[in-house]
Amino acid sequence: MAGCSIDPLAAGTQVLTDTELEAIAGGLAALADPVRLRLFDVISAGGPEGVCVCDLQVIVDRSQPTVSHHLRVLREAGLVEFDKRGRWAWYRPVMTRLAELRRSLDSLSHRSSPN
Amino acid sequence: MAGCSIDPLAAGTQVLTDTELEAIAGGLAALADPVRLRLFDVISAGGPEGVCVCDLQVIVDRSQPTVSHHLRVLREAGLVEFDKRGRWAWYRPVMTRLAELRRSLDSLSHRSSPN
DNA sequence: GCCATACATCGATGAGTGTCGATGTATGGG
DNA sequence: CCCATACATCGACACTCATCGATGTATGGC
Repeated sequence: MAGCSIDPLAAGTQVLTDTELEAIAGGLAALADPVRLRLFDVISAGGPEGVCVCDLQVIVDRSQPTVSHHLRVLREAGLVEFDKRGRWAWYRPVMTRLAELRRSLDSLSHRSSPN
Repeated sequence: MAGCSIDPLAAGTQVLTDTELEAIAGGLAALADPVRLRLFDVISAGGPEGVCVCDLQVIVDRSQPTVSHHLRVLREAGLVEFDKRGRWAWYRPVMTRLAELRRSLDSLSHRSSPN
């Protein structure tokens, strides 16, 4: 094994650390679900004021506990925040976190090797 | 329900279609795994020449069938290509596909609402 | 206080997935 | 030919996760 290539990672381009890698994968996993992606899509379209949870259930066509579950995942991934206004909960996007994930994908493409 | 907000999606910013959404989520899911992210990381660092599979097994510290499985997922997501050279298989990244995913994340942030 | 509403949490369940050993297929060396 | 090597595929298993009904918690109307 490994007798074929000249030298693994010989090009010297630095790969990501295991910790970075786990963080990125975790963030991507939060968006790698159609329902959550739709939720974030709608929430981010709502702008900084946010979106009321009561509107989300019908949009994604899932039960109320399921919607609540997905919102929790998005929260724990740092992609959304929320606060309670009266009886309702309003969710808003955390765009800096999304930008962070986008930069993570950039770090996979911006390599030193010119081609 | 839905009695709280003025009008769901009133802002008028177009949300993604279900089909787009499934495609994006599928692509993200392919990278939302530490092992696959590491594999793509190494493969993309290898440049257009690619990387020999024989070197990948030791890097991700998984069995040979497991590595093969993850490479298949990356392949079916369109993120890598491969060809056989003698007894060895060389994988190379499909950067256009990665850029496509990055643009998908952009479409979640570039909203019309100024703030 | 009582009840309806909005949302979160819990528990159960079925589907999906990461993992590996065993096996299959192709290539190359002797 | 025969056998070792490189990789893919298969089958099985454990574990995660998406989903929902039931229940808990807080708020507001009356």
